[in-house]
This record gives sequence, C-alpha cells and structure tokens, in this order.
Amino acid sequence: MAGADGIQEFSIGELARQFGVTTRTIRYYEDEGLLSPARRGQTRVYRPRERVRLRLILRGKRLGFSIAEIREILDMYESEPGEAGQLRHLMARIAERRAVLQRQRADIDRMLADMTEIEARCEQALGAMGPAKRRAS
Amino acid sequence: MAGADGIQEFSIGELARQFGVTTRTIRYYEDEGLLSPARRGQTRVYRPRERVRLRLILRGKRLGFSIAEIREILDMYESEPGEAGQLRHLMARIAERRAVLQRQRADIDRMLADMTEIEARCEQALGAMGPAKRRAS
DNA sequence: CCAAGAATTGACGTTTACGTAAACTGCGAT
DNA sequence: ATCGCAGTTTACGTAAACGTCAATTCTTGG
Repeated sequence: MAGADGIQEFSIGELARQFGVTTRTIRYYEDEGLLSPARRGQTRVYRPRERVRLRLILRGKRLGFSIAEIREILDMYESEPGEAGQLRHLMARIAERRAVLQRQRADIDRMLADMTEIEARCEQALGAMGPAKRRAS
Repeated sequence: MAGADGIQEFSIGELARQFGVTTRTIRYYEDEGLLSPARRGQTRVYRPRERVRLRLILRGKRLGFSIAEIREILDMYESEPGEAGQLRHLMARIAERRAVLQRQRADIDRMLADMTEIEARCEQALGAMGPAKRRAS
C-alpha cells in the first residue's frame, strides 16, 4: 500500500474504493488524459499528485462538468508560469470558469430557497392537519 | 404570441428562442414527461406555467442534474398538500436534495477559491516579469 | 511452488440527451 | 390557388461516459 520510503502509493483498486468509483472509471479518465499514473512494471501506481487530480475530477463531475471541461480545469491547476501571452490566456479562461461557477452558485441558492419554501408549506400543511392524523412530533 | 385575453401564450419556437434551446429539446422534455403544454388543434401552446417549468428544467441542467432528477425536483414543486405520509416522504426527498445542493455549493466554493489562488499566482508571475515583456497595465 | 485474488488490455454493449432528416399538415400572405 | 414557413410525428443517428465481459498476466500469502 505504501512505498518503502515515506511517500504513499496506491493501487488502482485502493483508489477506487477510497473514492467510490470503479477501476474502469479510473482507467477511462486515464484514456482521456486526465490521469497519468506511474507504472511499476505493467501495474499502475498512484501517488498523492494523481490522487489529488482524481479528487478534482470527481469534484468537477459532481458539478456536472464534462470530461473536456474537467480537462481544461485541470490544465489550469498545473499551468507553468510560462510566457505573458499564455498567462493572459489562462487568466481569461479562469474568468470564464469563474463566471460559470458563479452562475451555478446563484442557481443553487435559488433552488435552495425554493426547497425551503416548499418545506415550509409542508410543515404548515402537517400542522394544520388534525393532530390525530400525525404520527410524530 | 398572446391569447385574446390577458394571459400570454407562446409557440414552441418562441420558447426555444427565449431560452436558447432547440424545439427538439423542448419536445424531448415533453416526451420525458417534464412538460405538458396545451394543444390548439395539433399545435402546442405554452402558457406561463409551462414556461416556468422549462426555466426550472434548464436550471437543473446547468447544475448537472439528469432528466430523472429534474423530474423528481419538478414533482416537489407541485406536490398537492396530500396525506400525512406523502408529506413526510416529500420532506425526506427535499432533505436529500438539499444535501446534494449544499455539497455542490461547497464544491463550487472550493473551486472558486482555487481559481482565485491560481489567478493570484498568474498576476504575480506577470508582475515579476520584466515590464518590457508586458503589454497592458 | 502454486492457487487465488488483483491488474491489464481489448472490445463490444448501454444509457442519456438530444441532433438530424424525412414526410406531412395547417395557415397567413400574395 | 399556392408559396413558404412554422409546426408535427416518426425514426434513425450520435457523442459522452462509462459497464461488462473475456482472455491473459502479475504477484503474493501460505
């Protein structure tokens, strides 16, 4: 489970269990260029860096992003301090992504507010219902 | 575009333009039971209620929900004050949905924080770059 | 040394969410 | 009348994101 030295290593199966996905999924992400684990012989070896990447991938998935979008986001995380033009381009992409995220946040807030409202109506309906018909507090 | 009386009506094409989707998409949502517009003859007529539903559907899409999840959410919005058991069940589903939304919100906040950090590194790299290499302020 | 449980590659299957094309209908303007 | 446009149904096509074998190899505890 861990290398002889201090840094931790994981097999594909361990990673799959930890994150609740299948090994197929992890290999698929590699095919799509989102992961590139080291190899010991023929076997994949995942170290912290790849683990972090997988965590980011799954975070993106929970937000509904496509593999292509996630690839773009990952590229942002490990962009080298390159040339000025590159940097400006990267900052533009960050701005776009930020805009999408903020819209999603607004959507979530609206939907959460709606849930709260519906919930209140439910509670009120329960309250207005003869206590005989209720079963809990 | 509007009925003889006060309430507004829309054709499928108008709705598609307003929301930036295709008519195919709107018909698909109907096939999936998410919309059920009135009919004038054979032609679909959309009134405010269906328009609101479409707005909710697209909000759900932006958050990455599947058609099935969106169907569930829509069901919550127009649940009739039914029986106590139903109400409790509905409230449980609301709680689940709220949990998902809150997790998404947390994911978004983390990602936004990351974007801010990356952006800061970019700006710093630009600043540390000989002003000769920069092109804007 | 050896059986059994992981891992690997390859390939075909599946579901979701529409896109796209064909063939037809109804209607308002010319 | 008819031209053209918007709408309708039916049906096949497709890209994305894996699922699901199958055949093979690795490696590891006993």
